[in-house]
Amino acid sequence: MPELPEVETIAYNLRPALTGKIILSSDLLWKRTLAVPSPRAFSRRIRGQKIDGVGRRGKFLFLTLTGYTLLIHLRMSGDLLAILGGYQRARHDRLILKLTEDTTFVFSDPRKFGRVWLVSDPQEVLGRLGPEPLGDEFTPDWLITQLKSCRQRLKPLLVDQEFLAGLGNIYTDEALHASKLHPLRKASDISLGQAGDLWQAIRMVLEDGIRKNGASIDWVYRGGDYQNQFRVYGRQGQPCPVCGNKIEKIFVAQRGTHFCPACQRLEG
DNA sequence: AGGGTAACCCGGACGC
DNA sequence: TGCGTCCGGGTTACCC
Repeated sequence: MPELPEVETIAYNLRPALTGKIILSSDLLWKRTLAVPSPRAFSRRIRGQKIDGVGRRGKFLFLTLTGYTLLIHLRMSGDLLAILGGYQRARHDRLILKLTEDTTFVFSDPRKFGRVWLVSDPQEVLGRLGPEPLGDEFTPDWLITQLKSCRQRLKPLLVDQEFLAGLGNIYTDEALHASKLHPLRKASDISLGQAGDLWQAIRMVLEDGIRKNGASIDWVYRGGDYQNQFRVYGRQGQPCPVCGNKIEKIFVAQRGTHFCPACQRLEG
């Protein structure tokens, strides 16, 4: 659920608060959250580090520290909070970084899906990611070339972060519908024109999502409104907003996949 | 290489 | 209302 738009917004909201030095880190409340040997090792490494900047790559958020990079993946239920003033530990707080006496940085995650890494080189975590869908590298020409050389079906390919970094289940379904492409179409079979449509649709759904503050269906991200704009996602059995045919739901590579069988034909 | 499956996790939705 | 079951997001591991 938490995808690109939330990441952008959260990073923006955090920026003003992230000026302190880390003077204390709590033990992790949930050890599996952290991809380091132990909470103690984590505390030892991170204490005293200074936050030099914040950023995002794909679905990963990161804090650039003095000697490490702290990477955070919110997955679907994670949330980042910069708490000013008194901090009271809440039920789902998984990682707590006290920055100053009255600034606390909290990674909260009710469903424990999120992950945190503390590494010397961010490439250890980010190194295999594909290009940014809103970046300069992602061009229609790039997409066409890649699709031609790929034998996968469109849906699994588009959610593969090593192919393109940032699309999740929701935006992929929406982009395929907007470009009238069936999720099971073989990537190498699609035409030049269709690839161009897909390129445009990917950019459109992401920009639209960012504009609407994200697609979160949960209570997690307060204010996300893209969930009210879905044309196919979660709308199985309801009419397609384009043609009125019933939206179908199938499973592709274990992901619920929503599409309009009339707009998105497997042939042609 | 690509496809299929299980596992991780738990709040909430749903059925009885 | 209360209890049990299922769902779903992203990713990795492991199988064929």
